[in-house]
Amino acid sequence: MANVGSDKPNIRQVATIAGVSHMTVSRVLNDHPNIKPDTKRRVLEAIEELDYRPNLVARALATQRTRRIGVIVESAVAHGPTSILRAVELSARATGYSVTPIALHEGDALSPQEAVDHLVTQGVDALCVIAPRSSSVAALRRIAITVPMLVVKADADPTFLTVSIDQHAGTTSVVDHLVALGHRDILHLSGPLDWLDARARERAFHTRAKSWGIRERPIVVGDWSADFAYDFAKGLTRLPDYTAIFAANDDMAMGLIHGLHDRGFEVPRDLSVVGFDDIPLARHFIPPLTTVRQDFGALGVAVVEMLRAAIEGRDIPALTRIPTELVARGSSAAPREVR
Amino acid sequence: MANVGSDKPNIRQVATIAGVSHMTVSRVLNDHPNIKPDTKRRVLEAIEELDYRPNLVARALATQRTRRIGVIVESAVAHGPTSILRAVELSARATGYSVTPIALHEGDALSPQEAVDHLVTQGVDALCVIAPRSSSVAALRRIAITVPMLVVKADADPTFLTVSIDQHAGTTSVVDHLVALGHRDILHLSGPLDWLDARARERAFHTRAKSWGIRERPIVVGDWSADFAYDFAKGLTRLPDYTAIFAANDDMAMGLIHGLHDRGFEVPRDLSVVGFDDIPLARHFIPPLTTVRQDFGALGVAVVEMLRAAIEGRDIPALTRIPTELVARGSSAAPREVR
DNA sequence: ACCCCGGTTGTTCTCGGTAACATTCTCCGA
DNA sequence: TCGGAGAATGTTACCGAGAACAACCGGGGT
Repeated sequence: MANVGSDKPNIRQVATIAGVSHMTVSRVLNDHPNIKPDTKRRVLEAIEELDYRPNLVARALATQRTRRIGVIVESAVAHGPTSILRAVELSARATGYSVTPIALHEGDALSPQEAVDHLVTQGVDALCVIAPRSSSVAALRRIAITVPMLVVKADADPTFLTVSIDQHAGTTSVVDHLVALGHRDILHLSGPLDWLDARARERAFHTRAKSWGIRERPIVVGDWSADFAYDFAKGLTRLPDYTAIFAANDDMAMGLIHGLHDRGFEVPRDLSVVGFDDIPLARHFIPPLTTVRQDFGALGVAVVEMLRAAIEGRDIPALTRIPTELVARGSSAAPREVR
Repeated sequence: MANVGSDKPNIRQVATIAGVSHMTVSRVLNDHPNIKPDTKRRVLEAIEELDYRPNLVARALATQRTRRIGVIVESAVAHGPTSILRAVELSARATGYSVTPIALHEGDALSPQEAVDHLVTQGVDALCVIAPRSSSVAALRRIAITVPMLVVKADADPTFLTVSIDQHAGTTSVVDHLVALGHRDILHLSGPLDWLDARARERAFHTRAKSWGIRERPIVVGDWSADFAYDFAKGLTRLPDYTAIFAANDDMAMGLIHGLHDRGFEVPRDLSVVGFDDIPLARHFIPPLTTVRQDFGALGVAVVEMLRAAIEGRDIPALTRIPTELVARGSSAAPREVR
């Protein structure tokens, strides 16, 4: 613990103090077998004495591994992507990896190609893409990439590793919930269909609605924003035929509730509203929002596990599908006809 | 653009193709003066031909500079810290830096000391701490650190570089707004006073309230969460003497509105509520929330600028104070006595 | 013609680790 | 007692860049 004033110690200084060669120190650091316990002890003492930390940059140069994962986040403002990024960071750190995020801002000049280039130039060992648009995925598909790439998306993909939130199950649970309450005519307010998550929720919605035999009704395509949903709800000329709206995220659900309120309709008396995400504020909407909770922590773990397997050449675990959970709150109730 | 099948090219391969030494290539890469235009052209052509990218890890080892900034984020769930992180990442990237974030989860075993250790071991050139608690700052103050460290906090600090959101001006504008509406008795629902931002807002609130000569009233200390504010509001036994509540963030403001609603009080008729942050959903609270907007983009730019100056040994710009803007919406109105 | 000087380019070393191969011990069986 | 296998450790090369210094080049002054 001394080493005041001197520069950062390196492996050879440690070796000198321990009276061994620097390779022996390296072996101790990397837990190689066949080190005499006594030698190992002396090395560890020298490390302690100098408060030595291995230089990860030098190690990265020698091993050609940075132990860093590049994460491309689209729409870094949204709750989901942000939570996923944090979960990935946490889980990466727990296994000795670190994370370099890069945000693809909407309307920004940065293309997926450039983002990948940037991160590969940084030397990341693997890439993780969160919440992408299908156009981005198409662009990524065309890039000849030298590192493992994982996309967090609903469906498996032959080109990439994938981990997915079970959008299908989540959406199904929403439809089932509404049908159980007595709804037979439901509007889906989707996200932009260019987004894979929006598309997955929309497809699952149709599938489940059809299997219940309820009215086929065109969806409304939103842009994830509360503003859009507000304008839509505010613009309703009369109480619609449908009795419930399933919004593809909580922001839009919030905008709906607000717009319906301003239009003079009350949720859930006149219309039920359900969201997707379970943002922390969902409980405190007026009324509290029925929504779907996703286990981002589990997702982060799965992402890192799969990427590590790919990086380290181990067997790659099968596609992981993260479960969801319906959280029923006050914004959904029996439809007006039924009561 | 050939180079199919071969490994990543290095600087010497470029040199060979260009018919020069690797140092000449290095000089071209780093824009050294005194390179013959013709030589430079040949080198650039070779770079193009091989699609060569410098290996940043090797460069970092040679220069002892990683061009990476470590960012420690407390409370990575909140809107503010998340936005700041993204702004810092964006601004860093624009100047050739990248970012390694690390989240200090509440109740997590990770101490500020360990976070710093982790990042320093990663080899970052500088550290940025976002939204810290005073206990964390105290801990950081005790750490002998070898890289520049910047803390995003309200007040200048002799130990660290600082960039700050002008909490004082923001809070003042809230008080002025409420006073202008006619309020003379305002409750402040603060964040945990261990948090510097909470403390700054609380102090500014008291100062401004006193300068207006309005009633001195004990504040209520919350925990940033909507849940806490909800419980507080729900637990009111009668309409209180104060006519407005200034919540230290939008989440708590939302919880207040919800709790007051469930308690049978209406905002802003019975009570005005003002928040702080201007989260995207603030517009869509019922009623829409009066709050304070902060320019996170400018903050990110200032952070990176200051850290680069410190890293590269340039003059360090003076303390930057990022302005705020009051956004008046429906949750604040004239008090009941006045109308 | 010689020297000097600055512009230009090359050689060698270094950064701090790991990989590959070499060497020295040690213990055991022939 | 010696050989040999495997354990333990050392030596050297290498990862891919930049820094420091050396060398070469051509033109102007004397």
